[in-house]
Amino acid sequence: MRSSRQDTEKHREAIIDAAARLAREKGLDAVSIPELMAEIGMTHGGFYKHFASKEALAPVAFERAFGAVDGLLEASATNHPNDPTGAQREFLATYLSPAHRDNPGTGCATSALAGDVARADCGCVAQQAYVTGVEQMVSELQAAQGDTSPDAHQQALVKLSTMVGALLLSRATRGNAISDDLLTAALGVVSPKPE
Amino acid sequence: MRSSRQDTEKHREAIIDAAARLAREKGLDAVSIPELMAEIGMTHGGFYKHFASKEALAPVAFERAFGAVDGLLEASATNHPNDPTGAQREFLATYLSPAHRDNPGTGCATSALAGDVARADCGCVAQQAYVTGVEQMVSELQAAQGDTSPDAHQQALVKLSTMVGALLLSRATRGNAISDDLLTAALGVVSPKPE
DNA sequence: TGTACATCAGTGAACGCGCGTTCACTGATGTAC
DNA sequence: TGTACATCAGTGAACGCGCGTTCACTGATGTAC
Repeated sequence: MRSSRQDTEKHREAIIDAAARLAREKGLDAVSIPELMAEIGMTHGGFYKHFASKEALAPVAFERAFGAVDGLLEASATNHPNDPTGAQREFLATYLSPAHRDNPGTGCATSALAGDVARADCGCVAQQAYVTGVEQMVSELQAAQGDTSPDAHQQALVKLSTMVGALLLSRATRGNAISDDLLTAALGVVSPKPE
Repeated sequence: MRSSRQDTEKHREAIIDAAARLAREKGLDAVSIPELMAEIGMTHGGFYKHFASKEALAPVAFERAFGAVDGLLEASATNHPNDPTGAQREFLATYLSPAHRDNPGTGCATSALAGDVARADCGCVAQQAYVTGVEQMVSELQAAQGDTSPDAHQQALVKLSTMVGALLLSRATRGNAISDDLLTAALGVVSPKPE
């Protein structure tokens, strides 16, 4: 029954990946250990060979979940070499798309976990992981726009708020006309205009 | 043991009020029937004399929760008679305040419940109640700004997205410097400027 | 207005259930010689 | 390289617990006369 060291490490990574996805889809509280382990084809008992408790998993899974938006940013940059404005425009169009709305499990953690972390204990490790992720995203948005303006930081904060708010409201109103309208309206404001 | 008709109605209202508050604070899923009934000084069994199930309570509690933002709007209007711009400015300052951030239980339901409804089944009664509330809030924001512009609706959608995103992110990052910054930055953008 | 009776809001024990976690066990893996 | 043994990742039964919901019961309320 014992797994090799590399298999053990693969299993640990699979647990984190599944938790990062399910946390964004359903919320970590709504994911049971049996369900999580079944997701990777194992039984619940083995979980505790990797993590001391469900609580200890949360910050690790959250950190993993924040990798998704980095992937989006990198893909946009790759598709638009030497064209930061075009890259930013693509990133925002992807972020505020129906596809992103309908697939929270593989999408931005800042949006998907905001409601949960807003209710978490202030200062807990899960919140710390979240705050780090948000600060990184603000930095990336700030770097992506012209750094010239002195209030570039404030602009980045507002842009992130608009993106997160529009995506969350669009998810919450899914199936209604207003859901698409929220995405379109937000995209029109945050996306850089052609000159 | 039997209550009078008016007491029964008071109890029902108390259940809805408590549920509307606790749903915004902790999420309805995280509130148990025993906890909810204890909140109004009763035992859990009596709950089922008022509602068929916990699920049936959700849309009623959500509808009640949406009343809070109407209260905010009315208070601002009363404080600034014949001055819609001043009223709007006060409303936004209250909405994007640390006090609102720190008291979700008595605050805006659109923000407090967005994360939960985003994960709810599409088309369920709870979502229907939420969508109605969001549409009302958009109408009110649209009416509050100058109706002149043809894209007033889009502006209202973006304004709501920014408000909800900033408040949620501010709650999720509570205790960190960025939490206040998010509120301030958003207020600077959405609040009408003095000429 | 009084009286007799039916109604039913609220109580709290009990139900089946799934949760997070523990633990004795298994047997392949890793190590010491 | 082979062999003997220790290690430990994963299994699955079992634990105590709190959940949503049910139900027999209580006794004040509402109603019929």
